[in-house]
Amino acid sequence: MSKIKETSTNFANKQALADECPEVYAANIIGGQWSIVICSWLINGKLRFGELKKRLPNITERMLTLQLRKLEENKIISRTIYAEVPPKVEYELTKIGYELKPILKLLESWGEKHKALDGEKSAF
Amino acid sequence: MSKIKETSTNFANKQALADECPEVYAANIIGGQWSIVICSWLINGKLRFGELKKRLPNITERMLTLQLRKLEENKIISRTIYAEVPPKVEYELTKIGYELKPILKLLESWGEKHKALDGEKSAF
DNA sequence: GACATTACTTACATTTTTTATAGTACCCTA
DNA sequence: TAGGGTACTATAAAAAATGTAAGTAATGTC
Repeated sequence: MSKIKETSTNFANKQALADECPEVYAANIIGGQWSIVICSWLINGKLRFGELKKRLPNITERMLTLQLRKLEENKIISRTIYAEVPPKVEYELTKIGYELKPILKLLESWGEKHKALDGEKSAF
Repeated sequence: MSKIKETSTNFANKQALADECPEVYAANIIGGQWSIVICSWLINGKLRFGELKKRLPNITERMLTLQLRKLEENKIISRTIYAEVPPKVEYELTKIGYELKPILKLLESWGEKHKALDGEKSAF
């Protein structure tokens, strides 16, 4: 996360690929370590920061914040702040965010199928 | 790439998520910088190492090798070596690899739609 | 015998992502 | 006035992914 170095080869490569290849562009957007799980949870409706945190047991607050910010920047989720104390912030998928649903479904069933295929080894 | 450290928190987190979340498991498998483009090319039929390289203009041979190895380990592609000189190696999607097709399609159209939505800013 | 071809490998450097740890602000309650 | 709850931020360090540059093996051609 954090800022990417716009002079790096890596940046240039990502740009180039994303430019000519919408599926790579899409993958860049939803491809953080936690993005997909976050979206999966939000598909069922909005959640508060703390609620998300509870559902993502091992995530650090920093990571959760970073991923949410990235998703927000990319307009996958919206952030609503309630002027209360203690603070309350809700996250919800945007329209285009909700449109990830079929992709998540497919990924899920493909994943299950693949997992069944090679039960013994890990995915990394 | 390279070997992942099995004692790291990162490894544990990935494991845990992949275990309970098939879509994350799937994303881990197809989620390298170049994996998706490679699969996109191979969807149209098998290709040799050098042919892939030509189609992925800025990829280094090292990266291509690494990604192909990872895909092969995960049984997304198969590797056929011809006992010739100079060497000839062909890569082809496996059955489960070909089943990524609908996912790639959806990612592609979602990507296009998203890109149209926010034309001005980059995706990173 | 030098050179080209192909599909790699190796050592090393840099960049990017993820984790760890410790704060902050605000108000309410005890 | 101390402590609790919520949603963060700052800084540093570790880990992972990617890139750079050079080399290898085997054979055929010049």
